[in-house]
Amino acid sequence: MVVILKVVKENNNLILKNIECFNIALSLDCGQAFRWRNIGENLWCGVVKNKYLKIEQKENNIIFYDTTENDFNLIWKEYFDLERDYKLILNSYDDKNLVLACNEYNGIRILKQDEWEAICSFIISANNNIPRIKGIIERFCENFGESVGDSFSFPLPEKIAELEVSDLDVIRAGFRAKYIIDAAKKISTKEVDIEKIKDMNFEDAKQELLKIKGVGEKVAQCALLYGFGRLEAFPQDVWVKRIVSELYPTGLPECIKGTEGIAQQYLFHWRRNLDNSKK
DNA sequence: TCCCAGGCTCTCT
DNA sequence: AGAGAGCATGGG
Repeated sequence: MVVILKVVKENNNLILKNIECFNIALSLDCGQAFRWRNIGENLWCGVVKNKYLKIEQKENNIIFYDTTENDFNLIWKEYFDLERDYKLILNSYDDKNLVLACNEYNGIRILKQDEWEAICSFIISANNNIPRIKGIIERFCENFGESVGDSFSFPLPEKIAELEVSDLDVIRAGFRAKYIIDAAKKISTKEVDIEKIKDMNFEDAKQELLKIKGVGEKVAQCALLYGFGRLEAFPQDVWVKRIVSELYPTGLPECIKGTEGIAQQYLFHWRRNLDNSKK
């Protein structure tokens, strides 16, 4: 079930026409990725690997500025999970809470982030809040990444592995700094091999990630979902735990089997904003 | 001042 | 194997 994409060229830009179930603001700012910047109404910019992207949504059309067809096909199609039929998936959810969450926040997609960036980002997320996670990651990129456009790339593990823990003081990550270094070392030496993890079954892949200090059950699930595209991952943070205990004490609904991660993202966003709106 | 944040490690039963 | 303290930092 692959969605057929309609893409047209206009000057140096590519326009994705009539895409369903894709809201870039929700997708880029729902707590799964931490360094997309909102620079105008429905206009965002960010860096993935070494590619800078400015992207804008106008209703069901998405403008990829200064983007070649090659980059679109090789990078952005996968990153934004464009060929997956989200409409079909969301329509298959017959659980009433999930239907509410999916209607209210329709258009969230699971981004396929760089594996190392996802691991590192969610190590930083531990016992932390989203604004502060963004700040730490921003300082991490500014101080140790490469300049790309008017932004910075995510620092490579090989470079971070050379650092002392105290070198990371500047990013103010607190007790997580030593975990970032440990992750960089194990990944750059392939003691934890990202390429091999891609081919492992879910449980083995998770066990590999758990070898990294600062990676527990929740962080491993996040890395697998957002970095490795494993949609069966179901990370449970404090919010999702609340949802599970309040709404699904006897087990998750059968309809999300195989796409637990997508359901989780809608429920997370829904439940979180429910509490925020009370304040 | 205390509490909490997309948790994990370490220690003690 | 399960529970609980401690952890860096910053905002409310």
